[in-house]
Amino acid sequence: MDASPHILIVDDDREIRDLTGRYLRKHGFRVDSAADAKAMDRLLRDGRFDLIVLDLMLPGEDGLSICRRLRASTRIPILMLTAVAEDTDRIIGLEIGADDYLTKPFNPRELLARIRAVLRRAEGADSTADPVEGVLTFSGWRLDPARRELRDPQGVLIELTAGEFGLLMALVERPRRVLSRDRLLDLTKGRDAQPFDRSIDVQVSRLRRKIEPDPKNPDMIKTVRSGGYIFTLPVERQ
Amino acid sequence: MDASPHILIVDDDREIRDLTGRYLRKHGFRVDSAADAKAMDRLLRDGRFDLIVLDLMLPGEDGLSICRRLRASTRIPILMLTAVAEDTDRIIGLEIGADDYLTKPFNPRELLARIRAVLRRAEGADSTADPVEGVLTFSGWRLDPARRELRDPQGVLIELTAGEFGLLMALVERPRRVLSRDRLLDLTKGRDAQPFDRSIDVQVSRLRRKIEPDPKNPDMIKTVRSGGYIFTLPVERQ
DNA sequence: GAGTTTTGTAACGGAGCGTTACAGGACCGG
DNA sequence: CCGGTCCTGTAACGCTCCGTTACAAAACTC
Repeated sequence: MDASPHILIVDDDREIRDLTGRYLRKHGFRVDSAADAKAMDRLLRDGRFDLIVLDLMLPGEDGLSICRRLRASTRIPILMLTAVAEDTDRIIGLEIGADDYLTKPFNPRELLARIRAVLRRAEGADSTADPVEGVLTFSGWRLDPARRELRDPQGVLIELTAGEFGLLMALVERPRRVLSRDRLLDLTKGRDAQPFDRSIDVQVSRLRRKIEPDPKNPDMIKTVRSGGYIFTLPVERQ
Repeated sequence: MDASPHILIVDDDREIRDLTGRYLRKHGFRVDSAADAKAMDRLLRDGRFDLIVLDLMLPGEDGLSICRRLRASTRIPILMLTAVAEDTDRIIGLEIGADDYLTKPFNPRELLARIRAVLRRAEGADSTADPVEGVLTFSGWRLDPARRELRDPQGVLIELTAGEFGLLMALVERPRRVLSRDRLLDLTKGRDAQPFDRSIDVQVSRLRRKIEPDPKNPDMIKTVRSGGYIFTLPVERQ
């Protein structure tokens, strides 16, 4: 569900990691950061990233070497940062395969712009959000993510609020699996549960009222006691 | 079919136009130049260009606005020129789609190098030389970026203000995905949201009033609560 | 069946949103 | 430079949505 591009910042300056990270997150990116090559390698093993922002000057293995090494094994876009505006650095960086280059100190807006430009170039289309995939159907119902519409088997439009729609999407995209309240919160709101958080329960209740023939005896969205909720119908994607 | 790349220089400084033009011609480019937006538009209508060198500071419509406007209708590479004294924030030219920028005064050799670099990059992305990208259509509507016109399915011209047109372009170029207010602000104005910024909401409202059959129940531009807006119809490019 | 845990849902209130009104700014013709 | 017109950002009001709370019902334990 979360299709926002994932950026990895590699810089030994903590302030840059924090400030830049916050700025990019504010603009819809997911961000992780590493202070050196080792930490970077660890993150790369675990996660998938769409772009790496790489400082040239690093303790231990330096940015150029990292860049060369990354290029040997992957095509993941790299945006180099350097403290000095030296043409030679830039040329070397670009020759080694960096996709763009920015000198410190930089304007965060410019970094954002260049990241978007590189991603655009890398994928042809701006991937800041992949277009939603096709319609989902289950026993006659049609759930259309693009139009954000739900229609019952008679083709009647069922009005759902954004929250209800998001919850239903989360369930229908993972049918016949128990989803914990925690997971559902993460999928729908991208946040963790607070103590005594009942918001998912309440949303499920509201959703059932709109889509279940008999909300007291739910058929599509069943409760799994101390487990969560499960969408029981088989789902087809078109 | 002349193979040498065709450059358009847009700068109000005659000396820059002449000297730079001569220099680029000497190095195998075809060059035309314009002193302002109007002259530029005239040239773009007649000829095909492979790249535009665009001064930021212009009489009348400024470079930033021109850049945004061009990007709304074409992918032709743009290299921005900025005076050194100018506010660094204005570098956001990149954000609205310039491919590179250069600060004045510049070394013609560097301009040449950057032009070549941008053209090299652009070559992969096919029809960049086409000054005008096609019309966008969705369920009978025609949105023409070149003429900056919107026509409804009956062919009736719908008058849109610049802001409304820009917003609609931003949405229609990225159909079927949720765009945050922040992103829409970036795309249309190239600026960050201020706290309590409601300008996108108001513009959406004004746009809906003009294009939605029932603005109270919008069909094309839907709201995603605490998410942003989504253009729901499939879009075709011609 | 009593006690405990878990879930359903009504109700309240804060937050998000649509819309209007208004004012400052850009543009234009004189 | 002035006055008018159009455009657009801000403020304000009212509506809807949804998180929280509270309590009742259901499920489970012993």
